[in-house]
Amino acid sequence: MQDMQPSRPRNFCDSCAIRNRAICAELDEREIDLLNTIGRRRTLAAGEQLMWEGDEAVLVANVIEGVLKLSSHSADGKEQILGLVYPSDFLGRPFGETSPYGVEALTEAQICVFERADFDHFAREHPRLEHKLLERTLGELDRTRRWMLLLGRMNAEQKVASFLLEMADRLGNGVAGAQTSLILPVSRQQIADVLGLTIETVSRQLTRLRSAGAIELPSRREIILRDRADLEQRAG
Amino acid sequence: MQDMQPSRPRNFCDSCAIRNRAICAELDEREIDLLNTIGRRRTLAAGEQLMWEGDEAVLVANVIEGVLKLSSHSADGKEQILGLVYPSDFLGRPFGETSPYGVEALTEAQICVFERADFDHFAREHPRLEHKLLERTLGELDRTRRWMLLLGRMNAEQKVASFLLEMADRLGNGVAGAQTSLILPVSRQQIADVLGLTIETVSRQLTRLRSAGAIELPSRREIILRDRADLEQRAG
DNA sequence: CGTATAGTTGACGGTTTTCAAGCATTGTGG
DNA sequence: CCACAATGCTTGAAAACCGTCAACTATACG
Repeated sequence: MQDMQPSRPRNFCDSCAIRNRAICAELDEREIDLLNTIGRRRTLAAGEQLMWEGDEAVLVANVIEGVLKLSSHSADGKEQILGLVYPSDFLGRPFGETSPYGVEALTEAQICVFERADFDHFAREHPRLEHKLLERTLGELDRTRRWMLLLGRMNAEQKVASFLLEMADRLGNGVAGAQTSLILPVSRQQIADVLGLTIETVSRQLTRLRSAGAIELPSRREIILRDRADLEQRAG
Repeated sequence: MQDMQPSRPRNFCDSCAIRNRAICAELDEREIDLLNTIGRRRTLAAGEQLMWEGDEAVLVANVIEGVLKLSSHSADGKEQILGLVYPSDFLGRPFGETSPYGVEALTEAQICVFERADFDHFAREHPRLEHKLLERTLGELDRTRRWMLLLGRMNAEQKVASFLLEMADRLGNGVAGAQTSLILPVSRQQIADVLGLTIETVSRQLTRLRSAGAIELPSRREIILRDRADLEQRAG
């Protein structure tokens, strides 16, 4: 070693895959260092639950890798998935008492977690971070409202076609143009819970799309979009 | 006049009904004065459209009085109301290019409007305002997600009962305890568009609730909640 | 290899939509 | 002031769509 300064891997952020896309983008070195002291990395196994609906909201996080779901249950026990969370998305409820939804990892996932109290405090002292968080929250609100249109006014075919297109979009992170072949991070049951349908209806719609030549289903978790225009047509 | 200082009604904010509830709460006098120079009051007639879905997002506003709707249309023309906006709520899409939904006044309404560019600029320079906006946006996101559960997993009876309870809550602004008698700001068609139902289904459900003694319907726009516990039961 | 789990397919039934008619309230012009 | 149209709402009958229940198939896993 020629440089006698301790060759410190200064912090996790420097090598972070989402350093420039998450809310920490635009923080300067000093701020990043500070943020590093209150955050830590954590790996979640597929299926691991990070928060429970109604629990005290003790932590928030950035998603580095993997896909997680936010979900809530109706009185009679049916699940509704409120949103899927992808790399660079923010997770949790800052400035709030309880978590209005449960959070579960769908795939193995890596996240960067903060105690909510620490994060809230840091955010209030760093307006650039708060601004990023605001922009992200506004975007998430737009996306959620678009999903309301789907839940309220679309039929099963439109829902399934929309789901496939959105999934292709979001899995092809950053890469220009969406994927044409996707590995689903979700089971049929979970697709149903996202779309407000039953597993049987989802299955039937997928079969119909396959018969119509719009998609191929090489295996349970893999889908190839063969005719995107047709899917867009069906999505309405 | 004993005080020779010009007795100026310094700005609209001083006498504003929502001064302490909207995002402008916690701004100091100097900031409020500044905000006043870029904002103006505007009255909307019932039925007046303030923004159109997909249009350039040129303005944002605080709602002072009245109720407005945010809505979007599916490809085949069906409307879905994405949210109702009440006094002290914030309206519009800051930091965005286009408005993802249309905005229409349901009742006569009074709002405090800003050019979006002016507001964005002001917000970035006043972190306290941005913080308030962030808290409000996070709350709105929570509320929207709860609505997703309703759209995706509830049947017609649960939807209508939930709607009545929420409406009673939100119309009794601030007053401890919700209203027991409400004047609906919406038509049957609009209730249907909020709940993702048809007008006929809404009508039938209201008739059923009346027959069951849970509500009374003295006139088209008036509803009396006679048995709140029963409604809560039905809402699931 | 056998069992457990996930997904598919079929038959049936229920809830909601669709289509149609009628009623009630509001507003307008004679 | 009343007739009459326009609008909004209610009610009924039929149909469509999706959910439920059940059996079956394919894949994963020990």
